[in-house]
Amino acid sequence: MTLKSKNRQKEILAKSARLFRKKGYAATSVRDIADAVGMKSASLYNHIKSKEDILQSLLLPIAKIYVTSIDEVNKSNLPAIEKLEQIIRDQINITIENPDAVSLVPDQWVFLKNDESDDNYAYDEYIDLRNYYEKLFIDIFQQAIAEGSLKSVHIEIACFSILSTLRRLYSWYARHRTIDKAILEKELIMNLLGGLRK
Amino acid sequence: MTLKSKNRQKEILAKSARLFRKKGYAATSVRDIADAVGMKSASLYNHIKSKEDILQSLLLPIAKIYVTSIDEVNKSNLPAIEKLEQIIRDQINITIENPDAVSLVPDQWVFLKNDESDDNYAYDEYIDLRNYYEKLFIDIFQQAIAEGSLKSVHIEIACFSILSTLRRLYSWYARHRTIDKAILEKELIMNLLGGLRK
DNA sequence: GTCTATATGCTGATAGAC
DNA sequence: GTCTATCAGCATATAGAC
Repeated sequence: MTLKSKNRQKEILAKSARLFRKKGYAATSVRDIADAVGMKSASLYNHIKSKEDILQSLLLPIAKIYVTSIDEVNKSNLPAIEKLEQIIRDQINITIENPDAVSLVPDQWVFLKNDESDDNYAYDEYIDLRNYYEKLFIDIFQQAIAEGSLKSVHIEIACFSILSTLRRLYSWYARHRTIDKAILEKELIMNLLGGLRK
Repeated sequence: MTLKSKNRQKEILAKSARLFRKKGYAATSVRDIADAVGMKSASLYNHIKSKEDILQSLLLPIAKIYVTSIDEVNKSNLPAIEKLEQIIRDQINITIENPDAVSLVPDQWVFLKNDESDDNYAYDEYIDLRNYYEKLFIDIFQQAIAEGSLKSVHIEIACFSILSTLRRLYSWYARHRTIDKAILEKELIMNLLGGLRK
């Protein structure tokens, strides 16, 4: 694979992500993507296998970035409460660096599912990654309670609350791109964890 | 209009909302809706004007419910901090009572937009309602800071954080329908406001 | 109010020339 | 690696019989 074709593929993925973000996967046609890249839709198929292939190539890498990130934090020797703070900072950074791909995470994964019993395991792989992340997040949260840093709150509500804000951050950030990252980190850590500290 | 046809329309709206929630507006076909209701797609058009008409009939009423609710809270003589607590309780109740319609609020409004300069103002009306709600929410939030109940935090980040969690509550609630509402209210108020109190 | 039949256009994807 | 031409299927919506 030449450097040029790699760049072309990257461009197709980037343009697709932006279109999927704006209208959703289902409402974005292969012709829309081809227009954005500047070629005919038939030519796209020299670079991609299918429309769903594009979605996989966006969702699986970003899910792996999340998992790698939380794994690394978890391996550290930090107290659990500081792990949670670092996870929030990491999610902010992932969002700032990949806003279009991140925007697909909350809802577009449903379109990875093809009809019955395809040989396509992208859906299952994505769900596994998401569940792994959430489980680890909850584990660390529980540990922070056990260590006495957090009140013994309703864990599932608290984790939902934190994660739903972080998953939507791409949307707020798009309208406030000039904000200082350190301020964003400080404010979100206060918003999301402040009410739960002992 | 007979009682029967009114019920039929309600059923079409309810079934549509559930389908739109599951796959999104764009990926749901008129045939899908007709199947769910138990008729042919052509027959649906005796009850609805168009597919987009259904979306309007779901989104505009729920947006008006939100606005009516926050207006009423705002008219009260409560301190601003208690207004915020009541707004959170109201949003929880609206979500519990209309989970399918509420699920469309974050992302599906984009499909109210037809091509250029249609005589369709549903999109503008929806955006106006949403902006009105957000502006009022921010006003009350600022007032709570002015009254000394909340720290002088970054207002836009804090309001985004609170609202993004409440807008996604339908999703968490679907998996935890047995939770006691009073607990949900207490925990969410703590999660969302706790870190900001003076 | 429901149906069958149909109109018209767009969908994802492929074949084959250059 | 891009194009034109094309396919089969599905989209929303309408016409008109019953």
